[in-house]
Amino acid sequence: MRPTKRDELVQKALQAFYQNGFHATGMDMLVKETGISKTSMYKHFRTKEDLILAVLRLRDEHFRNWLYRRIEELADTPKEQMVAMFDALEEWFDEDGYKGCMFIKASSEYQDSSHPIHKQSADHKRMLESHFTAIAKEAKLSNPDAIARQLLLLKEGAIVTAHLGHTENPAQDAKRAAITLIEACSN
Amino acid sequence: MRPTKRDELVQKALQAFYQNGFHATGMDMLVKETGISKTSMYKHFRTKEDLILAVLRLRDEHFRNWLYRRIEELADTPKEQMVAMFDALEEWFDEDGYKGCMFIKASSEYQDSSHPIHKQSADHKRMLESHFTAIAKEAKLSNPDAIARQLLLLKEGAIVTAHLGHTENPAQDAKRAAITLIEACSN
DNA sequence: ATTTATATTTACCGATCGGTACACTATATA
DNA sequence: TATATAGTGTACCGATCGGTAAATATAAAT
Repeated sequence: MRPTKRDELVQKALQAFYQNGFHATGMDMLVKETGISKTSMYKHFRTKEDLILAVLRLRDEHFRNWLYRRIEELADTPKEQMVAMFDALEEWFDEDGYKGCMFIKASSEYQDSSHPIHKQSADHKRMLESHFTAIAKEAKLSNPDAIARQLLLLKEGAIVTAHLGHTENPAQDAKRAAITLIEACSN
Repeated sequence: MRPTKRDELVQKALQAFYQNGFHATGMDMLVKETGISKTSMYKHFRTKEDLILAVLRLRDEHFRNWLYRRIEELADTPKEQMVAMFDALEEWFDEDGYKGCMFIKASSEYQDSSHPIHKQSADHKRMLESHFTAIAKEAKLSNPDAIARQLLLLKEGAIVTAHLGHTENPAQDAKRAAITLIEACSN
């Protein structure tokens, strides 16, 4: 299957939602920015919500692929890879147009935990957690679940702090904290 | 000056914005939920944005007052107080209707860093930072600025994680990490 | 008693919201 | 060549968006 207009729509909608927010981005704005007619959009997605869910699916795929690969490029051993996550994050924060985490944003606009958009955002975080728990196990750290959760707290904190922009280099702060935490459960 | 309708409006608007989000809460909904006429609202605030800024000012005052006081109630020494922050956070997360941090939400919906709402949200975080830096200095920790920033990363991470709801007890995870980090810069 | 500030109700504005109806066109495959 | 698939433009729907006009009521302060 070659790239369809549908894929193009989802990709461009991702940009628009990421830069402007979900409620603030209307379907008419999407028509303007994508050049795709509203009729076509509604042939592919029954509602705006369905489109957002597809956007989040794409974002999840792209982000996790990027992060997992980048970490492997930056470090060899599992223990070093957990630290390298924060170098990868710093690269992301430094990108033009960085506007925080799409899933945190989504859960900020669709707050009810029973809302499909909220649920799907939580799923994304869960997948990150299990991935880093696995790495922590490879690294033979004591209490791999706990250290993975702690590092991910630092990650989420760095993401929102980088977006708020009130400290200089949250990725490096998080990295130093991560090193201390990993040290503390290494034997 | 006694409590005016204006104060009542700001307080009820805070609830509505916190529970439903900023874009998702229209001025007409505010009329319904507060019983205050739209004309009165626009006598007090020129625009919705002005109202939001007033709401954020109130929220900043309430939240900081609550957190600072609660921490002092929970612990005596500066070092213990820094850890106690996470017990205070856990109480907050367990409240009915907990929906994350109002300022993270605000910056998620008004993403441009030059936007007044975004700026004011960053100011809130800055004030927290200087407060906890001062406590870290009192505690005679080496590198008090760094440890304060690290603990606040854990705090922000716990806040969004508690809202996403994908882990069991992020406040306790953050607390354990905080203890390790504080230990590491105590001599 | 009169002013002033604060509040009210009702109705309205143009713009935009998410979503649809309808008629039409290009393309690829069977 | 027939037929489905994917796409188009335009016009429209009722509802809601943020915000305003005008006329009026209330009550405390001068």
